[in-house]
Amino acid sequence: MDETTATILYGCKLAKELEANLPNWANQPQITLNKTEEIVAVFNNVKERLSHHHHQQQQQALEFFHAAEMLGDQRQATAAFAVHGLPPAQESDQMGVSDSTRGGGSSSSSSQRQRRRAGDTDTRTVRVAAPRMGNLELPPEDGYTWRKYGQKEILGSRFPRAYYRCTHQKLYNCLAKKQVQRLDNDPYVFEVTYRSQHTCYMPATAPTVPPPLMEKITHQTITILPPPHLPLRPPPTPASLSAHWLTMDIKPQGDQGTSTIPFDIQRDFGHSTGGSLASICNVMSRDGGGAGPSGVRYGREVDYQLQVVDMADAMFNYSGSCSNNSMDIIFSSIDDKWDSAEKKE
DNA sequence: GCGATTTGACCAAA
DNA sequence: TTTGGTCAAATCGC
Repeated sequence: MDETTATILYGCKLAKELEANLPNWANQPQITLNKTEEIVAVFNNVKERLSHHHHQQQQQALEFFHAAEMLGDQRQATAAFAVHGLPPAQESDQMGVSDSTRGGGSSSSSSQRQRRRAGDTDTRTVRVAAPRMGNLELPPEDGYTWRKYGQKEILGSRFPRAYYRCTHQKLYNCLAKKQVQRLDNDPYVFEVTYRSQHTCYMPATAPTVPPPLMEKITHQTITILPPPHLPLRPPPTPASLSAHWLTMDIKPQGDQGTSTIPFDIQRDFGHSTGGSLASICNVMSRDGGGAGPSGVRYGREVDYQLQVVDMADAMFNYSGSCSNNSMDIIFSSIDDKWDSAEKKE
């Protein structure tokens, strides 16, 4: 992949060169055309390399899943998807259902069987990707208001499990509860187990949009993961795409302080390669951006509309991806660049 | 002052 | 007996 990175940087160099010489080549369209074609060829090459690498990682995840499955380790098998991602068809077929009422196939990340209190009948488990920026300790938002009533270290888990009940438990006798736990092998993923239905869904207290889609799903485990290097940014406007993208300098990792490459890969490529609106909305809401109806959760404003879009988009639009590839190295540095650029605005 | 969070203690399922 | 789930007093923050 170092070679891929080098190719990207070379493409950036060519682009910078083109930009610098645009005034000189204004009357020489043939030269401009040649240079443009060269740049396109370089990035097409990068695209092919990356899609090949992506395919390899998906194969690895599939093989890992089968190996774990043969050993009877459902948790490890499931983790394979959290770490590597899989095509949606395989994902839904092979790990979409985790019936918590069976007991043995616990959705818990703990190796212990999940205990259930008497009367626990309606449980749903959802995996939700945490934002890769900001406070990781915050549980994923789902449009309801929850009150934390406990937290416990779970045997075999690196992270404690948090217990929440509906804020309106007393007022409306709402018995809804949820447990939130980060996965051992992927701290960026929360496993959220919901118990009982909300009975507090009334105009006075309810979110301004219907309950999240997951409320309709019972006894199932759903994995909601964003592409690992997706653009955690608002989608670029046509204007922003056409203007200044060449002049934004980035510093390739491992080569700090030397040459700067004038290219915003994430903004111009990331969103067009399967970027998820979900994560965009996720960040927008956490950053306080975006508009629309809001509610209050733990004293903070929550944009329910974005939350629902978030969930729906993650469930139905995301086509699976890989993680931990070397593109992260590239994008992480660009993330910083983008952040600082946004702050200046 | 009120509501939310934290955390040690207790209950109960496996 | 172990350990997940819940309670409730103390604490915190608005």
